[in-house]
Amino acid sequence: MIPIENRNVFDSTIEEMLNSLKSEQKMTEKQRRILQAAVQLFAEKGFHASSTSEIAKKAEVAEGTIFRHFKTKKDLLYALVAPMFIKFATPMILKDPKRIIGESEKSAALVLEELFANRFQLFNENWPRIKIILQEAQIHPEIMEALIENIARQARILGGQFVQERMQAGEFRELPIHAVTRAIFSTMLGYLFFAHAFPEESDEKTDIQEMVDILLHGIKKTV
Amino acid sequence: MIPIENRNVFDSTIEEMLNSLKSEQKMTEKQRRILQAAVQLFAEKGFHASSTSEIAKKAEVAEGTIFRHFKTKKDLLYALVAPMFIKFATPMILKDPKRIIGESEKSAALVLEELFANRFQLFNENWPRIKIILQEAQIHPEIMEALIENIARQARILGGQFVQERMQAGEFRELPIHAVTRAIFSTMLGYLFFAHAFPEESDEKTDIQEMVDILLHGIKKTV
Amino acid sequence: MIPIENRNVFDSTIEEMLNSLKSEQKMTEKQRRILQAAVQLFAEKGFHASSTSEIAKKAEVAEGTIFRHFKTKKDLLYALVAPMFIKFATPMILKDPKRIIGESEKSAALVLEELFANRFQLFNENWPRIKIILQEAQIHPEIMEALIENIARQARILGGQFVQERMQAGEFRELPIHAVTRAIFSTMLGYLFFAHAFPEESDEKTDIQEMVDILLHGIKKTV
Amino acid sequence: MIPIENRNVFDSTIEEMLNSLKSEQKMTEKQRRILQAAVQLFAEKGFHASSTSEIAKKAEVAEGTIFRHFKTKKDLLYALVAPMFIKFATPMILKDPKRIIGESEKSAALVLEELFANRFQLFNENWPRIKIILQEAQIHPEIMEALIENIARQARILGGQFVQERMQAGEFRELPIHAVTRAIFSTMLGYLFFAHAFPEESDEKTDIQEMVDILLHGIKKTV
DNA sequence: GATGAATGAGTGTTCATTCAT
DNA sequence: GATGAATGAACACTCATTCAT
Repeated sequence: MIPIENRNVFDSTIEEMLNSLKSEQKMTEKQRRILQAAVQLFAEKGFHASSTSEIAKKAEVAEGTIFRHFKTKKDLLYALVAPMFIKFATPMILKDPKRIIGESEKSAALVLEELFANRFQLFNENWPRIKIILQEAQIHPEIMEALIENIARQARILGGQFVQERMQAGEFRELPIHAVTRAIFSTMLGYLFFAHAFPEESDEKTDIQEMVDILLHGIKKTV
Repeated sequence: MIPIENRNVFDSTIEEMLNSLKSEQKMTEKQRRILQAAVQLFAEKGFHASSTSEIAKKAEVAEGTIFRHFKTKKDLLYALVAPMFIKFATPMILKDPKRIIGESEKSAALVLEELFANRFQLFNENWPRIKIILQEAQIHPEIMEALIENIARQARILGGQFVQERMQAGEFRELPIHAVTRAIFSTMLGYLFFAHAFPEESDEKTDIQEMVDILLHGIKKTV
Repeated sequence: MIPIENRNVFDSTIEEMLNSLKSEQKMTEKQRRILQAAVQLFAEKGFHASSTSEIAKKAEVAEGTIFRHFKTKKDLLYALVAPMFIKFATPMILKDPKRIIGESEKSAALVLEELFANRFQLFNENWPRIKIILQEAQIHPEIMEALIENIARQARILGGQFVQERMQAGEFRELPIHAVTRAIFSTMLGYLFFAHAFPEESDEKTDIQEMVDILLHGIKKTV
Repeated sequence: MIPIENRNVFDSTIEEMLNSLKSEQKMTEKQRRILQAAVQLFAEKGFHASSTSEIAKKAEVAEGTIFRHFKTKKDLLYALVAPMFIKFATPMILKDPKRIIGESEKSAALVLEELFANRFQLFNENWPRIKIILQEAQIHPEIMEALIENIARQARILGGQFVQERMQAGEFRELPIHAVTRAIFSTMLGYLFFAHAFPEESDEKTDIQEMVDILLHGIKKTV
């Protein structure tokens, strides 16, 4: 169950998704098999190109069983997508802020390195579902908007707070906050892309150190 | 017609695309109308969700006419996608390097600002087709690979040359070249994302100056 | 249980229906609930358009429970339809004749008024089931035939006896018996239709008097 | 095409039916084959119990062809049903009134015999479609209402006019008009039922004479 | 006896593709 | 070349029926 006080973070589209979501832990064996098969196929071939009969075959259930658990094919998509919104949005709001804003005695370098590592892990662990969300967001404006409003905007606000603090502490140069925030996110985004495009060359730990070095040189006050 | 010496840049998948590509200039009125309708629909709703009958209606031709010009629906997609590979890859190799490498007397700031503005324009002008390519790349690994090999890798090589030059000239700090290159691309990528997610807040010219400022602070030698 | 001597009235199709019929009084609570739900739904939406899951929900039993009591959905229909054949055919044969033929001292007007009122009541009380039977009779010729042979023909014979008696008594004109019988039934049938089509205008008691007036003027000897 | 001045006879439900109705004469060979197959199957087994694949097989077309001509299965039903509303309603309004009201010098007996014969022929010629309409009217209240409003009510008004005229001319007894009208319609309705239930015994011409005899005895003034 | 999850054949409908005109 | 009617395989979804609990 999603704690009540966090639910108002999600607008009605997501709300709807969540209603059709039985907490994934409480799913039956068959439901899990169906979801898992759907994740694989949707990520591989896209939502439209994956037929329910294919999903059924891969999940080793009868086609009708899918519809016993998910009213429509689209509900199956939502059941896949919704938990991601929670996973991504809530821990970022609930746990990382404490580390980032609260533990302000830590150096900016350490904070960013930890943040990057944390977010990258989240991405890697959930890549197939993220892929599905990004695919569908291209096509369904509601999903795109939910993505922007509930994740991107929240993340940006949080980032902005971090930047402002460090700037007030005299640690960062006097720059437009949004420009600095954008630089931080761009670094993360760019890395995800590079790591995916040229996987063989990546060593996450060194990569993060290099990125943070450049980034902080860019935004920190020179002594 | 694509000059022979560039064709070997493309691997067999792209080769195939190109074979089914009558240079877009030599197309008849109807063919152009079909392609244009397809671009709009594919970008808006995705390839699978756009039916040939819809394309025909939007293009104001008979459904059969589509198949007279494009053997299958997939060929229509290829005919849309392939020219993009050329547009994107070739001018980047042929024109911008001259400005970037050749005009090395220009400040790095100017070079990067010009480069960013130039690339952003390319993106904006071709956004619907780029969207289609990115969508399809998620699903067809060959396209993704072609994208990486022919565009991303080429671009990175070029960027690497620029970085190396400036580093040898003592203008940039002694950092791993790929890290610097990555920082440059991340900045561009991140901006494209931000401009799309929060469009109302963007003013391209100032944004570019801010980005280049941070970026160069991050990679330039401090005096 | 249906008394043996009446069972031979019904041909094999009906026989079959009856075999699957546990006398409605000896049914369990659940069986009754299922039957009742089915009557309502079949009458409202037709047999094919009513799903067993709907019936189960309306009856507040599990879907499986339906099939424990009625081997197939069609058996459920038969269990609804069969008792009607008995209800309609038997009391008409057993009770009303005594009044019509036996109490021959009564005026034809009184007899007909009583008969009409009695039959209309039967119709009104059983309308949902009658509707179902008529619907199914359109589709299954066996049911239509059973309807005609066991109800219509029996009723016509009875009506014929009444007409013949009154004719022999000099009360009715010398007309073909079947024509008079038909006139009587037509009057009833027509009323049922009119009362259904224009319900607001009907007052049963006056209507019956008007009808019997016209009918008897048509068939009685003028003094 | 339906003449404009008659279209306002039909309420919006029928209007809708008519819009989806390409005048049956202007249909292609295939459309006619589909409609014909559908009439047979719907009349035989009912709308729900007839599958589109069955219709296609009987019509000897591909299943897809049905949907090229009739957007949904229900449209196919409407295309069958709508022309019946016209056939039944319009000629009764346009042609028979002239004979019934205008030719008032004719005896009531002749008028009724002609009317009965005319309506019975209409029924016999269109029986399968009428059966379909009656079946569907049980289930779809809109059809039932359209039937009552556009056919039953119109017919009753017309009948009422005829009765009133003859009554004013002193030919009919002073009875409630609606009662006389109902007697006339009941006679027709009852005959249709009897002729269907006991077909072997019917000779239409004598039957009509018998019915009109009884009916007129019932409603005419005795001299 | 009662349940309801599971089944898979069957449904109405869509769609890329063909081909006679 | 251009058309659009025709096709039938494939699709998402429904349903009566079964059966382990």
